[in-house]
Amino acid sequence: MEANRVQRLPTLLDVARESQVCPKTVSRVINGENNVSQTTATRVQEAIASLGFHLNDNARSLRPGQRSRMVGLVIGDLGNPFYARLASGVEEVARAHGNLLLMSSSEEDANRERDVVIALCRRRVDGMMIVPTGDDHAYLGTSVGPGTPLVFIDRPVSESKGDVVVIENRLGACRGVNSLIERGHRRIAMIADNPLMYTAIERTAGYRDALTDAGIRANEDLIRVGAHDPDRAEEMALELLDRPDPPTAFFAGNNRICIGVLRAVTRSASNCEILGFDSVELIGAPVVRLSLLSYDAAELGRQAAQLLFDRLNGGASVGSRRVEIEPRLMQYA
Amino acid sequence: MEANRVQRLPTLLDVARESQVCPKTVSRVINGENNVSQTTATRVQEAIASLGFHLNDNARSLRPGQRSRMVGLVIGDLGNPFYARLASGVEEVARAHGNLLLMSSSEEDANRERDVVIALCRRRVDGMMIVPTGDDHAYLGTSVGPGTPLVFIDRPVSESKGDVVVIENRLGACRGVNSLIERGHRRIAMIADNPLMYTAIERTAGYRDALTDAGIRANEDLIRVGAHDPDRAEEMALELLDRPDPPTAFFAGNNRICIGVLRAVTRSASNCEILGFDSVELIGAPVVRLSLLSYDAAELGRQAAQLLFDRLNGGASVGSRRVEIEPRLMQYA
DNA sequence: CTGAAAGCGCTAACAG
DNA sequence: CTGTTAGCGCTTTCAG
Repeated sequence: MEANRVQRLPTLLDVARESQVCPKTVSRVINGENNVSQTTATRVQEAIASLGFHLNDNARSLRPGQRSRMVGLVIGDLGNPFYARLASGVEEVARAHGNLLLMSSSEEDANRERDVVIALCRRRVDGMMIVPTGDDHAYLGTSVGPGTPLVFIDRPVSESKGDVVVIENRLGACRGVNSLIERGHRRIAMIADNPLMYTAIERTAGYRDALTDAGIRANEDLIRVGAHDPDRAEEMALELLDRPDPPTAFFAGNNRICIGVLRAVTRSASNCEILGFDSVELIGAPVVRLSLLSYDAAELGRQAAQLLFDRLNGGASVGSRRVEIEPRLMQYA
Repeated sequence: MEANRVQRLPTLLDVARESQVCPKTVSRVINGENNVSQTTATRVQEAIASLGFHLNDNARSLRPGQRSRMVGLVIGDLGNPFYARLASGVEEVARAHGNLLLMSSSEEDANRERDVVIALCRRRVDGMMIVPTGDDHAYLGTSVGPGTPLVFIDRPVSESKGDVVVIENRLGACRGVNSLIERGHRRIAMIADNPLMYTAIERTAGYRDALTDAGIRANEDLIRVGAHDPDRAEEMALELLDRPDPPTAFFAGNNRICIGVLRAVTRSASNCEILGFDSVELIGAPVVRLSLLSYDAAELGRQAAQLLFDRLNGGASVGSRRVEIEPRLMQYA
């Protein structure tokens, strides 16, 4: 008569039958409501244990007003250490709040991002953290429910309301380049990523700020954009080093670019100084003069998750908040 | 009269009302069943768009026989590059199968692992991949439903049935140590992690195999266990180097240990050769003679997810399967 | 302190 | 091709 019990997981009703009480009483015991007598509570607990019962959280969160206790995270790609550390920070805070993390990668593809966001909506996550890709985020307005808080990480999104956690790119870059200038550099090259990327734009602006502050006119020939990967960055750096009056220092716009520039400077046996912008700490001393605008990607994640849970637990009344994380300038050689 | 529509997300019933059809027809349209006329389908689509409706997957998966299209992953800690790469491989395959990844870290704590596994069960994940911690996994038998496939990664679990993906630790270690022997080494030290860890046990066994095969008697003084972190590994290596007859080569049992040994050998200006066991590829040439038993942690993740989806999609009839990933021996200097 | 009944959003089974 | 009915597992009224 119970032939299919093997496949079907025990339900709250099964527990109720087993312990001779009504379903609601079982529910009360599970949720620690105190209006249950000690004797019945014990009996229910025993039934739960003997049946190996676990509440079905999907069913529970069907009721209006119930949270799913899942938060969503959309990043570029877990294989990239930057995103991995970011996710690690998010996960740490989510865990501390008793939430599970529902995650997927956008692969830096705007369409994939949209699909993933919708999949998360369908799962009714309580909130979402997104490292946005592409420039059109209007879909968020129509796709994401108004009660679902959003936090954007590393890049702000203008079309949609949500909190934002970013690096202090412009000021950081300015300080770093300024320190190069203070050490006597005048011909400072900059190699940046995709010119449409928020971080690239801001860091380039900071570079220009520093030059302007020092009364140096920016030499457009020394600014190269579109370095997607280390190889391209290396080429660009070598090209600049081959010119009649090469730069005496490089500002590398991100970690991949920094690797390419390091290779170029090493290979050409130039004694150029390098300034990088990076989320990781190097191991050991490099062979060339190197300083780094260094920040912790995990901290980006932690702050983002913190903003999210603030909103979930506290008041949703406050307007959009923005956290900026200041990179530290570290001298390596 | 619709004052609370702002907060409540539109439901399938709302769409049905809006488009003047019955709920089931909306369901048909959404799920791409073909027995709907073009005209009604269009009308429904429009209603869906205008209401900004998204299916509630939690409600959907309540029906028996429906999967949740979520798979669970329990790892040690996303901040560790090994686990991050592993997770990246899992996520890649999960995504290809249209599944979301529900993830949490155990922090290598057996109690936390148990809590996380139960949380995933409550979410009714279709299957789970676990990097197991601790030695008692009996709880899996009673906590996880019989229909939920399990895959264990990096370390097998005897108490519970499930597929397994591991590195070919023993044979790999044997080959690596053998290559040291072929290059003339006789006094080869081994520094290993926690002596209860599966990988440490296997790799140490492989080390002994190689010595035995070559007719060398293992010198127990040259075997050190319990190196949890680079610092401890460095200490142990320095201690060995300070002895009257120091080793001529080190076998470092994992990546953290390898870092410590590298530091020790570099600091003591010894010309010891090092063999490491590692999941990452080094950048640039190291200063000491180094070879690596190298493997891709992402591949562990991919294989694990593949085994899981095989079971979810195909037959569950086959017995436990075991995949072993062979490390490649790479010579660096 | 405990129970009964209704319903959350969706889909399977069965009509029409 | 479309609609009706019932029920997935849980919790929230509201009664006892």
